[in-house]
Amino acid sequence: MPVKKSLHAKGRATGRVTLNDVAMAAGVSPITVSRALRGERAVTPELAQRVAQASARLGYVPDPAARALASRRSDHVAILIPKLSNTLFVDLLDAAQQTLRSAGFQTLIGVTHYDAAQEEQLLREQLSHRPAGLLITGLNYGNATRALIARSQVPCVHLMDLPTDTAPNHPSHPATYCVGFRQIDAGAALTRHLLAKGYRRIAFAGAQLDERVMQRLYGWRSALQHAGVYDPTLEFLNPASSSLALGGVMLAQIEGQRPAVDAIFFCNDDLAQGALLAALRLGIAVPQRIAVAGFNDLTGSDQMLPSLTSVRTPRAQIGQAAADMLLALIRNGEHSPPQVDLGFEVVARDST
Amino acid sequence: MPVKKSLHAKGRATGRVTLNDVAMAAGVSPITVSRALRGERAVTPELAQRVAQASARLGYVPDPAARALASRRSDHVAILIPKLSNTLFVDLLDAAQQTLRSAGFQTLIGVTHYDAAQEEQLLREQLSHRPAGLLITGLNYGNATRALIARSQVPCVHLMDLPTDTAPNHPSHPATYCVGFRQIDAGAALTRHLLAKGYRRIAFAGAQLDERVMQRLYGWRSALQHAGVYDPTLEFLNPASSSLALGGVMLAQIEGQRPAVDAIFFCNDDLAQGALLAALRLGIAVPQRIAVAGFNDLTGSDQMLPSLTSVRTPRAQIGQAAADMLLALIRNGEHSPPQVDLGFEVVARDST
DNA sequence: GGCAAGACGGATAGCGCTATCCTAGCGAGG
DNA sequence: CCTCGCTAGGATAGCGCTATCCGTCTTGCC
Repeated sequence: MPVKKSLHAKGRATGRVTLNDVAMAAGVSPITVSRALRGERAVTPELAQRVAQASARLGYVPDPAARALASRRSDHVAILIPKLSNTLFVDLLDAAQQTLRSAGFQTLIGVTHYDAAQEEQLLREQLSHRPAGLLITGLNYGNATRALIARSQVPCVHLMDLPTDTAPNHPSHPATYCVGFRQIDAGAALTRHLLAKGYRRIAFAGAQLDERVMQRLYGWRSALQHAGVYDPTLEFLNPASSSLALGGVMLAQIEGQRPAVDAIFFCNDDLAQGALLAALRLGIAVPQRIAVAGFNDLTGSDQMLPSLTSVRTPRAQIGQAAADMLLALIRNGEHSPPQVDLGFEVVARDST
Repeated sequence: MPVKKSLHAKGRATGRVTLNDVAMAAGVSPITVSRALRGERAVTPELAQRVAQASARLGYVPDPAARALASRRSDHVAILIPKLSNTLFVDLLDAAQQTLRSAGFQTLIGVTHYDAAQEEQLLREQLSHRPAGLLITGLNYGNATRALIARSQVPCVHLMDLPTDTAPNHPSHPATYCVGFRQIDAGAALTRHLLAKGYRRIAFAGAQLDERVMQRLYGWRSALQHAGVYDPTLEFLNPASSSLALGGVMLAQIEGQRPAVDAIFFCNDDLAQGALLAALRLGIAVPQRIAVAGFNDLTGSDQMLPSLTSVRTPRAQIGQAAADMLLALIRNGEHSPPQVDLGFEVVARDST
């Protein structure tokens, strides 16, 4: 008898209800159960129903490990983000995770801490799990990482930014799939808002200095150059992590060193909120004495005093759209367009 | 020849370097490689070294799926948290995830959204992955969830709170492992701080109303009762989610309805920060007109104007300690003590 | 010296599922 | 009428690893 019972006594039987149990209960072969449950190949409706009933009655739950081993792909999707301490990435994670889960995928998180070596190490670990797909923040990372991804053949979607060159993908190379918006354009747009408000000596205050911050910086530069008021000495870049406290420090620093500055573009809302609070403490009038703008429109920016001008970025939508794109890639092997621009919106409030 | 090549052409070979490849390269049997790599059973040092070298040379990476299938336990640890939008839980997740990863475990996240049915559903999905362990926030959840956990036999550690009854565990029942602090004591301690500062009409403003908020409420009650100034009409409970905006709303509400209130204990810093910002906008002097205290000492509370009195809770330590405890449970089947109290600290600042 | 009790390597047999090939049945087309 | 092509169920053979049982070779000890 080829189909053995899993009810037998000895051996390593786990007590789990297996495909075999369902097959016996339904009076069909195991492979038919597999096919019926997955809808993989046509199965006579009558058999399919018998299988469904038996499965439900026995409370069958497929074993992901066995499935992964046999099919060489798992129901895991790996997501790599730089930090969990930044709401931005958590919002991405939250949205992506939710979308993926409802499609039956489990999310494996990897936190790179902005470190290329860690990123590579993490990716290696996660790829050993044969993930069905990969979500990764940003477009620029170590070459080793890039090579790993390409070699692994795992569908991959990049989050948050879009490639700057609009050159079409080589047909020979697989497309770079990404969902986000143009950080550089957003940086320029916010700067133009400041210019439109009449500010001319606009400083840029950046921390962390990851690729996205740099893109915003370039946007700021180009807008100022375009307006003919670019002053390279008004770039204040600090490689430390963003925090409210650092925002306050940078405000004080800029105030002290360059009193003529009339507006500051902080690279994110953490810094900008910290600057607003510091301004309150120090008695610096915002926006009269100096205007403050942030980026990402995080929680609380609308509650600040004065409320903070920022750029609203569709984080949750990006997470969800990226997950949807990845699902399409997993199922169909492609998705078009390969790049989705979800835009951004300058939110003008009282701080400018 | 029992050991087949994985270099052969046809079939389903994945191209992956397998245990067999390492075994052939090292000139030993596959099972010896398995044992040498896992350190599971004694292997002659010389053989072990040959295996290690061959493994390194070929770049062997074990397949978690095969391992899980054969051993009936995976390298996954599931963690259930209520929300990702709350830094509190993200801090737990971050710390736990990091600790688990360095021990070779992957973290599966589940977000329950404070919903018992979702929690049960999630747990069921995650248990089908045969996780090696389980981290879950809180102690009170649906009976179905509790039963699932008990039945699954998966080691489980509870986060954030400790059981109130100090009765010893029944020897017949497995211990309830948990890492956290007594929310009720923390609520009482913060209330006593307010009493010590001379406030007498102390309101409690709570949102979300999960088990931890309720425990803090009970702590507030008992401290006020003890001092003989308990007034049940000063409990303001709102089942909505916490947010800065809601904090402002609740401040205005309490101010309007009960002008005699001289201090408010907000159940968390989100609300309290929102209240401080609203106070600035509305021109309510804090702490002169009304004192404000929060809970959890989240980012920014020390930056507020005035800086916010809060209770510092060891979130990262809880996440890490819980992960360590879980690792011990996975490895040894037990950990003592089963309950770890990491305490808390009232941080008195300018808002009280 | 003999013998029980380890220590250590290996053969065997799956874990629970799916990829792949095979076969029977059946309608269409020449 | 016979082949061709298609459909749908099943048999077979692993996926890559570890649990389990076995056998050999030490080692300790009376």
